[in-house]
Amino acid sequence: MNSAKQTLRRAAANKASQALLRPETQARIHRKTRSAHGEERSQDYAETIADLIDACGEARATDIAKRLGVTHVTVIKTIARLQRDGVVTTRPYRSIFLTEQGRKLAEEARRRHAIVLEFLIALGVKPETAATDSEGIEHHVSEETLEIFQKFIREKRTT
Amino acid sequence: MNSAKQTLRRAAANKASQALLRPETQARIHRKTRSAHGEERSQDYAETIADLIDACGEARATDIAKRLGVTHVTVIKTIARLQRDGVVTTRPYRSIFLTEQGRKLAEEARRRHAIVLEFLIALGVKPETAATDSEGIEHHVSEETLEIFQKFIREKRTT
DNA sequence: TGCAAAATGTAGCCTAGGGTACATTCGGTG
DNA sequence: CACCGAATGTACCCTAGGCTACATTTTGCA
Repeated sequence: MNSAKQTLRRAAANKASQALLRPETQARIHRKTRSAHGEERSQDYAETIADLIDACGEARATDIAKRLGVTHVTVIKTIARLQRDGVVTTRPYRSIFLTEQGRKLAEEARRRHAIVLEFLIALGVKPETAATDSEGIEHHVSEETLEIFQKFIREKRTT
Repeated sequence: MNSAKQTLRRAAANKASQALLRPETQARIHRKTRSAHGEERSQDYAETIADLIDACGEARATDIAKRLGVTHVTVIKTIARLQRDGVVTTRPYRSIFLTEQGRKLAEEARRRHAIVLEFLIALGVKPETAATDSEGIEHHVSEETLEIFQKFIREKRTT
């Protein structure tokens, strides 16, 4: 690249800087999105475990595996990580329990999930589609947006 | 676990089966959500590369790194994967170009991103929050939901 | 009660995606 | 035109989260 090309590039960058977000801003957003990923599995597991305990009285690795669509080996390894992180407790060949922290995580996940699902349905999305979409969306919605979703649901109800 | 306990568990499972999704259904949803993850990076990179080319005339690893909030090493490795997958082309010590497939990916990503962002703002979410939320959400919204988002935006405009 | 099936666990492999430390190449300027 | 700083690339390490194959333990039922 020669000097003229370099200068051109810089000029273009300056001209376009209004349209594009500042690099640092965009970097912050992406970092936030990435960090949300790490918590997704924990929340999904906590939610699934809570559901199984409510429905079956206990949460077994096999049942979790069936519900999440992975093998039992993946579940066992993830459960080990969750135990390390204080989300669940378990003993060899025994079923899985949520810690207090895990129960909070599950409650929070359920709450977010329910709001997003209900919002999408209230908006007119088919329940089956809403079920799929809400699963992916729930982990990326801020508290502010969640409140606006709730407001929308309430207004729709009274209509 | 004894027989009675097992029977109880099964009974509970049967009773609760109306409330909970069928395991296979939930598994399908989770598999879909997981597979969306794999495509997230490709779309984010394609979108960022397209933005940089439009703004600066070229996309360099350093600039991508700055925008995504990762080190240049991560970018270089990801670019290698994207080249393998036919999304970008690049030569040693040269900047990065989108293939036809990459351009389509970028266009699609921009389109989804713009719709989700505009939708959230139309709904009343603060632009800064909407910017963060839309980054996470865009990859998990079905075409059906996207269309409903667009309809909402149009209706809001005419009001 | 003992045995077979189901559940759980272990070993080892893979990819993606993040990092640091260091090597190499490029490019603009003195 | 040589040199220095910036950009790019390489080597190696880590975690998460998938998998298969095989080992071990539990559990229900004949």
